[in-house]
Amino acid sequence: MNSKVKPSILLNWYDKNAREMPWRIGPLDRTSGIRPSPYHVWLSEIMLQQTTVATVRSYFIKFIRKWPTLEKLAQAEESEITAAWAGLGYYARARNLLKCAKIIFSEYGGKFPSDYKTLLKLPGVGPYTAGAISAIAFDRNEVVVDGNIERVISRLFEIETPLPNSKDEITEIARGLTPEVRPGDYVQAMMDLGATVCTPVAPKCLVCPLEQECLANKNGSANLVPFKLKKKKKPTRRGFIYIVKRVDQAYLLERRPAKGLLGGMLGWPTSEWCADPKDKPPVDANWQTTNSQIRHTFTHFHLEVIVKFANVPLNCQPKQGVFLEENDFDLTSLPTLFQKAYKLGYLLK
DNA sequence: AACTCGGGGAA
DNA sequence: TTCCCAGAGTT
Repeated sequence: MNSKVKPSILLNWYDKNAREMPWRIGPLDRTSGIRPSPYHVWLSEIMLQQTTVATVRSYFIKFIRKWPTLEKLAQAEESEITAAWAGLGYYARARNLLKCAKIIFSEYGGKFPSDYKTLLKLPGVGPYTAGAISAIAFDRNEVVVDGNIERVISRLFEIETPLPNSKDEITEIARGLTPEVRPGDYVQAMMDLGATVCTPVAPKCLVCPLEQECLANKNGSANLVPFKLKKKKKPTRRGFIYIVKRVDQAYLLERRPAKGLLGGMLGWPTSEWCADPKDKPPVDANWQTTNSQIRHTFTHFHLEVIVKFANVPLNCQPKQGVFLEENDFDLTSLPTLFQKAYKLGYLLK
């Protein structure tokens, strides 16, 4: 095992090349004793799960503007949080965010736990996030392995086992690499290195601070490692989305079930999404449609949707859903799929 | 262990 | 198109 990787090399690189982020205390401020807010670290880490920094930035700012403290967030309605989360995806994160905030107050006196095992019990906090919060917010020496660090370590040690099978091996190596000094900056340095230098495609080995220590670079395999198991192909499902507009400009919307796809989110009524869906509109009306359809890709299937539109009278009584006035709801509070549907449905009005 | 769960940017 | 992104929860 290559234990020659000196933390100081990486930390020196980080001191000069750290990315700036709204939730981060940079290396200079950190050295002068400024500590990051655990609330900010936690919120950013939840948002960053499988989500890019570029995407998260504006959502993070929106959230801390709306809920400046953990206490404010804990007192929010779930519908407010899901509305603000709309478009970010993986909506269980939004529901767990509120659950977690409430638990911090009911179980931990409103103060974030600092140790890994306690953090791991919180909803939405898994092995990565528990380690990241403990290391970054509290400067604890914890093992942190995200997608960036997986790639960096895979190349440093030229691991030939494909991901995700090599996950345990990588975690054990990471355990040996984590330093006693500045563990929080160390993990952020590894992630920044993976994001800006040790990139998935065309890694910039010539400017890498670990060039001399990296086995893959030495053997010219940096652009091949890590190997990955093939992902299975996504099937295609079809369905209908129904946009109902009442004469007073109100729209028919439904709160989706708390579990499952787009769980807890507000959206237009839909049919089932399957290979051969039935066209089952939520109300009887004169339905308009077009030949064009929406294509939208979820994590594990493609969706092809036909959008239908209807105007209905004031006395319309749908079996499900509620009418919300146009001024009372915000298109941006809907998941992306439903925003797309609205844009197509708008043409039918 | 395998499956579920979003959406966007880059190549 | 495919891959990847500061992964976690459920079955």
